[in-house]
Amino acid sequence: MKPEGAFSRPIEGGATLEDVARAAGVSPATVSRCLNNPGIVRPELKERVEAAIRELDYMPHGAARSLASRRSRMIGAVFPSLDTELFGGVLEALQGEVGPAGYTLVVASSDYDIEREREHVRTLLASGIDALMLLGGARPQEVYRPIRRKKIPYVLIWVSEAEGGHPCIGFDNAAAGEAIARHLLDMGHRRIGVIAGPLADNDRQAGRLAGIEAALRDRGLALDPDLLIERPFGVEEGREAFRLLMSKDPPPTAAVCCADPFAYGALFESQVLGLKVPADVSVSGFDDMPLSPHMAPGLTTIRTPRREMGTQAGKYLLSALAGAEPPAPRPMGFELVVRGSTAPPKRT
Amino acid sequence: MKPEGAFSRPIEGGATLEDVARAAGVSPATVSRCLNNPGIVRPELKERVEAAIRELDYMPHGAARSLASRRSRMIGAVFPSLDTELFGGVLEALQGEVGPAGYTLVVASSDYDIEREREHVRTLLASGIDALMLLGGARPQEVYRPIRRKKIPYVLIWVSEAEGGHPCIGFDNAAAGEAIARHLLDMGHRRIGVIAGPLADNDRQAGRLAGIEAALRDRGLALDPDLLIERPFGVEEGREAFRLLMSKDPPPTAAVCCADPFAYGALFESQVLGLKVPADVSVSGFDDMPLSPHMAPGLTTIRTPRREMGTQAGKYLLSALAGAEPPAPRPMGFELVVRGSTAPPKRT
DNA sequence: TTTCTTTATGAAAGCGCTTTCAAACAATCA
DNA sequence: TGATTGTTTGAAAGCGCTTTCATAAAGAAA
Repeated sequence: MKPEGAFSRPIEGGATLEDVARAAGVSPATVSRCLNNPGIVRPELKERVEAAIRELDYMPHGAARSLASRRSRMIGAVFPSLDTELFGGVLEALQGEVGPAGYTLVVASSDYDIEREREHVRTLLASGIDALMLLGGARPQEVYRPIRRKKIPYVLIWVSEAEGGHPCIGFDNAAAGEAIARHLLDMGHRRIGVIAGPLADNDRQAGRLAGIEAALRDRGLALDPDLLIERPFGVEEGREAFRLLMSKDPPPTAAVCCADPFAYGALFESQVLGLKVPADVSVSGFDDMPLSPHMAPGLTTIRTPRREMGTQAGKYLLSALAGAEPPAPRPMGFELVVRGSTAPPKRT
Repeated sequence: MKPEGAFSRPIEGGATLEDVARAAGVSPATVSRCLNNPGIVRPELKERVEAAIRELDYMPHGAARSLASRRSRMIGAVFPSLDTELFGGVLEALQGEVGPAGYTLVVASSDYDIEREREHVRTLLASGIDALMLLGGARPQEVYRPIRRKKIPYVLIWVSEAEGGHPCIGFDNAAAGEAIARHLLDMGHRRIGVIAGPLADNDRQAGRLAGIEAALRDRGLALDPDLLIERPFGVEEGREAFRLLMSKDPPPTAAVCCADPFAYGALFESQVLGLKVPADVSVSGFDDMPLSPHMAPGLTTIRTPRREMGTQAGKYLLSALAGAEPPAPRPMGFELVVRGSTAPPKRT
């Protein structure tokens, strides 16, 4: 038996829409309309309802809304990692875009593990997200099946295109790799070392490397396999890779790092090794993270449109959710930022 | 009219529990039990149900589950910022703890804005989270009202206690501030400058500062108000604050930074100013972020138990969700990490 | 064998909301 | 004035699942 007639203020565990309707003397349907489509309710009624809502401190029940409306107002996002400024900004920008539209973010970190990502996608899908953002395009196509089956909009960021023709919001990693390599080549470097993150299951790193190789090929050069060091992301790993690179005979005249933290490591290690950057060796990074302009010397790097990707991904998903035909996202730009860490190689 | 009898495989928009029940020849209740309490179902039936689930690629409908069971299996977390390695690790650790228990994370960033935080709390509450993690204890008590009303477990991290007696998982910021200040005092520093983040609405920064002042007071000293620089968090801000500090007459012999990025800025700026650290001036940080050991000189700082806080917060919420009486979390430790950036002041 | 437990299952009643659908008016047009 | 169109509102039927509750089946006890 329900507590009838009793007007005890604090309704156990929160008022329901029905409580509000009763308090305002209208039907539940009208209250619902006030919440979802206020325009069609007579102002007088609307006010009564709003007063009741305030009075009871009514808070809609998300699950009930989702079940009835078939929309959860939640957007899922899976990142390779969250423990980095690299992706954190994207998350913030994404929230900044979809939050005001009434969407909440459900996030997960896959720790760069494709299998874990797949699980997270399933979990998020089960929790009822209305749209999904993934990072990069390196994953088995089966991952997309349940997404498509649910018919929810999704988008890949950080890449400009992905196998399978999925919608992407990002820049061309290969072109960016080419740009940085060309910058070094134009200055006269011929023997170039590369420090890259894990290449398997990471089309961003693989793309950057491919771009570098393409630029070399363009000049009739090839990347010496001995000068390609693959390491997990990290400053310490960058130091170690740089040391290794400089121990080669002859050492490269430039170390191209496919992620800024590697370059930070290289810069720090160069001091230990007694090498002057850029006089003895040039160092370049990738992504222009917050510390890059402050390093001594300033780090030459590629500025990637991180927050912009979050914002655009948000806009894209929002418009798709609104039923609009997705406006075919176009590749975004990047920018070569030349600072003090690169210079022509020493004359020999 | 429902599609009857038709055994067309791909059920529009995903199979429902009823579809599974029909396919397995059992009642919906039994399927539900297989999902939530497999122990009480006869193995033979369970297998049939599991086969049907696999066959239909059934995925439970989160909202329906939530509505019926009154649990959403979602945990909310509001951070001051996500665009930093400082909090990212906490998020990852939290996920690592609650994810395996079947919980999904709904996150939001308040951008260090107390009002925005309050809104996010309401939004998360409305979206039905089962538990909530907040950071710090500086907020109006009213924020807790809707949380308490919903009767969901919550916890504050990054602080060891908060006004209002809310459960906290963290360390004593004041004690940490005291520790770093004492380290400098013990080495003979008497004129100490402080670079702090915004103090309003930030009990972590305020606590650290209070600790520093307490340590000074202990030695019969006081913090010269002129040597306290308050700035938004950032490397650039650290540079600027350090420059300002060193322009005082006489300049402090040590710059205590209440966040590592400030210290990075100070270290970089010291080179520009032609000051040797620690010979001319000592610099200390706070939090031991990833770059701190790599700086030249290595940064003396306080190591805070970041990931540990995420893990413990997860454990705490999980046990509270399991109905256990919360095991009264005790303050966590921190560690003074002495590296090259601090040394006794020059003899005068 | 009968009776009392114990265990496994199904029927059915919601969970709190949205959304047709139809009814009730009000306004507009011949 | 009567017919027509438009605008608001309420009644009621779910959304897909969980969870009593009652029933049936299977042991245990007598």
